[in-house]
Amino acid sequence: MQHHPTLTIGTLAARSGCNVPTIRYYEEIGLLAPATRRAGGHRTFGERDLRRLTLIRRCRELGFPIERVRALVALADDPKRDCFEAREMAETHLGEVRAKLAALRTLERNLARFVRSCATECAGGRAADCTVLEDLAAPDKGPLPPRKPAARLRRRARP
Amino acid sequence: MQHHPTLTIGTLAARSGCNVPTIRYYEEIGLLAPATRRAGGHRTFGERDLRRLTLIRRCRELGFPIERVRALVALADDPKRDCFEAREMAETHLGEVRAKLAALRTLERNLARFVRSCATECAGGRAADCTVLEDLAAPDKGPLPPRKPAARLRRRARP
DNA sequence: CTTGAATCTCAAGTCGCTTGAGGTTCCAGA
DNA sequence: TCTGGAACCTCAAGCGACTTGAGATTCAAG
Repeated sequence: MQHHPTLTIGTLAARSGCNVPTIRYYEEIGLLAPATRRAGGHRTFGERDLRRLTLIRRCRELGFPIERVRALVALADDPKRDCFEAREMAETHLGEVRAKLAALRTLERNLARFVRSCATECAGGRAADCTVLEDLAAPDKGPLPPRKPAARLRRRARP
Repeated sequence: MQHHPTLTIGTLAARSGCNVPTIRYYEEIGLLAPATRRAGGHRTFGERDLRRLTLIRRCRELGFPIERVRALVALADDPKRDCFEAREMAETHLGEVRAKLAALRTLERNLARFVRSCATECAGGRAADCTVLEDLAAPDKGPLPPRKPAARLRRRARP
């Protein structure tokens, strides 16, 4: 079923679009099965490996974290499981990407505002007097924790 | 000039919005000056530290990498330098953010397409037959290297 | 004085690779 | 058949920006 393994790691890298050390790394973490070896120890690969690695690379380009790629690859390999699972994973991931996108858009707005302020409000003055930098340095005056600071609301988990 | 240092690291964390270990980390990498210590070895901080740390946190939230934050903080501290430098750094950074944003938007489109295809083209079939996954696994058939593969065009530097 | 929360230090783990050193194998051309 | 250099091998460390954990110490309230 599988062509016998004739590709060197370099050829596989060129055709899959991965780097050579990346392929070795994928093997190491078990995302690729251990390659067959030639007498001297060099790895050899077949078309099946090429397809699998290409799938991995594309998923990575879509931003799936390795563990999700692992699940996706396992899914594609298992004839008993169905395609809905892939869609679900992709949907989850899409949600995360959209969240990141929203955060980045907000970031862009704030940064653009920062640049504009720098240009209009204190253009060229001494940095120490820069009102923009000063504002950035001003502590939050939100609802401070009471005298004995509540120890556990210290965190601000970044998404 | 500086209030004497009365804040514990925990209080500073709560007020600056950083985690306690993060503060110690910032001290370690020299982003914050070494804190004064009490007899037992505990760190103490003053209002100046709070302002500085708040500035750092805000810059981090704006996505500036640490080294840029370091430059920004140094700038805000040095009365001899001017605000233009801050603006330039922010502009550079803004460009990078916009590039990321563009990449992420493309990603979102592709991912959404993936989800749609999964829903319409092979909804519920066996994952092994999923045309979407199959397409993802199909090797590029771009201009393959000639018979004797040109060894050095192996790389595809990801930006 | 006791208790328990907060702090201390140091080390290692995270993620997804990349880079480097130092050595071995392969194969095309002479 | 030999040889030179590209490609390959392994192992270890490095990157960014922290986080997490273990185990010891200190602080402040009761």
